[in-house]
Amino acid sequence: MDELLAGKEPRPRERADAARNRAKVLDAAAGLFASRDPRAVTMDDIAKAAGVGRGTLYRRYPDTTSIALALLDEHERGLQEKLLRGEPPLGPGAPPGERLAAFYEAMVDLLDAHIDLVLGAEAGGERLTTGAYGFWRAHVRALLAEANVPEPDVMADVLLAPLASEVYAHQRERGQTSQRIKAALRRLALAATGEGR
Amino acid sequence: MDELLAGKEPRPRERADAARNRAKVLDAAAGLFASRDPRAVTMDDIAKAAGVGRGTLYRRYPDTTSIALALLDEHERGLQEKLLRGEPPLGPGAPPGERLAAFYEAMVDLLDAHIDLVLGAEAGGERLTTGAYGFWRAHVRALLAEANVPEPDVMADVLLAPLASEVYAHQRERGQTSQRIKAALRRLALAATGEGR
DNA sequence: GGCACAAGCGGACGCGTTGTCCATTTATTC
DNA sequence: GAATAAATGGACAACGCGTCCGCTTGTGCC
Repeated sequence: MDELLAGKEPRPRERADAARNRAKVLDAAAGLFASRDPRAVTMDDIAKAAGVGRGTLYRRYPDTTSIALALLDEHERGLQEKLLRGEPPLGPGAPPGERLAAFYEAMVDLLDAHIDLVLGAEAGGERLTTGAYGFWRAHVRALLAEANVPEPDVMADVLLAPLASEVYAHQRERGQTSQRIKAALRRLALAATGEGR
Repeated sequence: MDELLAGKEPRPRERADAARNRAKVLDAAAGLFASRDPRAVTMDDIAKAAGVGRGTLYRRYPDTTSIALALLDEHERGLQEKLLRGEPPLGPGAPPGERLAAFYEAMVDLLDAHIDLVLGAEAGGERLTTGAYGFWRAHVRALLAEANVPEPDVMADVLLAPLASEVYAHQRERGQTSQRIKAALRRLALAATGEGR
């Protein structure tokens, strides 16, 4: 209980060489994820590319998924910020269906920009237990509740499912454009919230 | 071109011991998938449990996914038959929204009954390239087209996404009942086809 | 019934990935 | 610059994969 009040430096600050290596690792990993099938990147690959030993890598990250997640994190934070405090329709102020549609559109843009990282991050199929996923679910759930949709808890997971990276990647591979996907998701958002008409 | 007309026995019929082993393998695999995390079952496990060698296993199945798929196949065939030629609302005759809702309900029942197999079958995240998935997509696409939904190709994948085994398993783990999930999906089906009202 | 031959079998092998462990090196503090 | 703690990196054991090939067993024919 005391620790909470104690101070601002619970951990004694990162050592200079450690910080340098963290940067090297993230840098090398970003390159690897972008340059080949992100699901095939191994811990050894990253260690070699970063010029550090396996042990050093495992000290910080338990697996490749968590590295992709770390890289993804900053991009997701930007969107999360906009959802909480940005301008409508992404931020508060617009009707829930419109906000949901805007969220879909932003997520598709995010998938497009970082599909390699998202694929790498979901390699284990553990997306649903991620902190980020929890955020998205809470957001969608709140919008659904605001629109008086029944079973918002179930519906939130349902409406997030199409954003799974495999689904999106598969659609793109089959020739769909992000435009068409966005259009379909917008219609879904409006229909699900009863704003269809 | 001739082979098509040639005869009924392109392959010389399966040997007795081979058939016996196939049965042993499928039997043992079903037990394993049911009794532990299906994603953690290995080819070695199945070989040991079935009392056959690794080579024997690989002769027929390239990986655990295909074994789970083989087990799942007969269950899926039943539903596919009903969709094509069964009574409404599952079969032809009912309005598309109702048929989609009925399809959702049947799929949830199928997930409930064989969640272990479905999890085992999707272990690689290759669900979307499966023959079965192609069938579901074609079915949903046809219903959407019938309801004059725009972008039926995109929408079909979108509306199938919530049926991913991980999503369903995750919802059940979070305390949702199949009842509530069915109810939410029914509403989604009606909303997406414009039969909401 | 016995024989020849193809089909089927199974375990050993080589490979690549994982995660851990610890002797050594390096940064920080006084 | 000495003392201490943190960080490093590569060796190691365990594991799963997929293949290969000498041996066994079923099947069709005489």
